Amino acid sequence: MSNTPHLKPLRTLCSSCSLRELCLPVGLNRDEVEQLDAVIRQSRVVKRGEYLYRSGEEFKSLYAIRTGFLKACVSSQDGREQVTGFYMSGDLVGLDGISSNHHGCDAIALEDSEVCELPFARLEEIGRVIPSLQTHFYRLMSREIVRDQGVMLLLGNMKAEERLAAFLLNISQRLYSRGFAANDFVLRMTREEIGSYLGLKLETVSRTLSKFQNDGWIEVNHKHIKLLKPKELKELVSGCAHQI
Amino acid sequence: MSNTPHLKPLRTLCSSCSLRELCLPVGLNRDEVEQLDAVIRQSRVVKRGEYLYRSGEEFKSLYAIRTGFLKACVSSQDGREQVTGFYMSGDLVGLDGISSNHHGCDAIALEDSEVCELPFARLEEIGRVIPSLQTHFYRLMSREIVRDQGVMLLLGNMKAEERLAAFLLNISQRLYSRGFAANDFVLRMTREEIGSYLGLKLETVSRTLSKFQNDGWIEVNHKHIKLLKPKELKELVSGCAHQI
DNA sequence: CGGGTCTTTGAAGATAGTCAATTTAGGTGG
DNA sequence: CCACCTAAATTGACTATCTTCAAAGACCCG
Repeated sequence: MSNTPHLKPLRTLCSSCSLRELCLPVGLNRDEVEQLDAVIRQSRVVKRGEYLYRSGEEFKSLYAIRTGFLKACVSSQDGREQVTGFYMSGDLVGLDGISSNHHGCDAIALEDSEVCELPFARLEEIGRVIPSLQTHFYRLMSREIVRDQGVMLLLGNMKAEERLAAFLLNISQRLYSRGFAANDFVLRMTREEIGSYLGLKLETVSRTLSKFQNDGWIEVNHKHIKLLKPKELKELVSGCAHQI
Repeated sequence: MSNTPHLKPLRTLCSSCSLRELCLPVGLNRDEVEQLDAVIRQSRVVKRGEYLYRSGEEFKSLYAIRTGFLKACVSSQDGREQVTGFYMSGDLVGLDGISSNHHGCDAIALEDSEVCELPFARLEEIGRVIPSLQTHFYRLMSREIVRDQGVMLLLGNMKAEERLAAFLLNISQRLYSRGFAANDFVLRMTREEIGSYLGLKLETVSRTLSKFQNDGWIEVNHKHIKLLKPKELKELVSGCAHQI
């Protein structure tokens, strides 16, 4: 789509990235961000449907998402698939690969995406030199653990309607914090992928969305969702200690 | 129970700890373990039913479990409780607190336990000095993420029997790797706590255990469990990519 | 514009949850 | 050390929720 030809592949820099306040550079000063710039190997484009990495592949790098939307999923031998997360700009993916030096899940683009490759070994090195980066990185890993615990609460305790309400609010809040409209957005994933993430069948997801629409809480136009009564959705999930 | 009076509280050292090969010191040389020893503030006893920490409390330390058994759980405002994990000797708890400087869940002893307190700030410091400790620590955090993903797969995709089989095998394997019998053990948690962890009601847990017993796969005597046909249990959960 | 994917909706069926009654175990205190 | 008492576990009957199976309709990309 771009009309701007360029001779070299575009070099992406944290220091000039609009995601500075969301992504890894949070809390770093100018010098530190420049050191971080030196770590980024390159930015990489992943087309819709393509794998960023596959389960079992050797783990070398984390990826910071610049633009686009990805899902992570673990697949079982007999074909069952569990979506473990959806990731958007500013999110960091691949943290599960550190433990065994092999990726533990697949990462698949749900729309054309661009990611920054961060070789983990280099990240470790500069973490030792920039304590604030290291601290921030520990926090990011811990945040992933907290997020997963929230999903466990959702999967273990909540009914279909509560799960879907929590899901919609979570997407809404994340888009909002990235400067998009909170109550009017387009889902990038299928009903089946939502269902997999929420531990529901796609028919249940569809039915529940229809019910919310009939109640006047949301407006559904295929993947285009409008939250008409976010407050009611929040009340539905309230009682759950953590949002996902 | 101890007949050995001592004037000072017992100082516990990694270098003389029988859990060296399971716990944080994995892969460290003698010098490095001694540096780690200097970090441990003290060992602390948590009686059955007591809290090691509570959700919302300020996060200062991680805890390595020396002896005993704990559960971690997130509680919701309306009283719903989700057990997010069971922890035994050599396990590290509290990782979820790093992200916000506040503990995100409760940690409660299911039997009298002894833990080593590891002030996180000091752990960060020596991580910068001992790269292998830092790498190992990243791995531990990542392992927690992988574990949580396994639980998500379990909660999202598996039926009651599969969940319980996976649970029994997980406990079995973890006890085995600590030198205990794999097929003959005592559960430290109630049916309700198992159910909370697995996203099932306690009655379902009880019924499913009874069914396994009727099938001759296990022998149940209250909390005492014998696995008679672990192979059949494994076949039941096979197809799931990751054990929890 | 057309084929395949995605979605919606209905009806029937299965799994797990709820409610309830009984039994058992294990800790506490005398 | 024993007896009591409370908490935990088992089991049954019924119900709710979600899944499964099925068919039809809508969209979107090439």
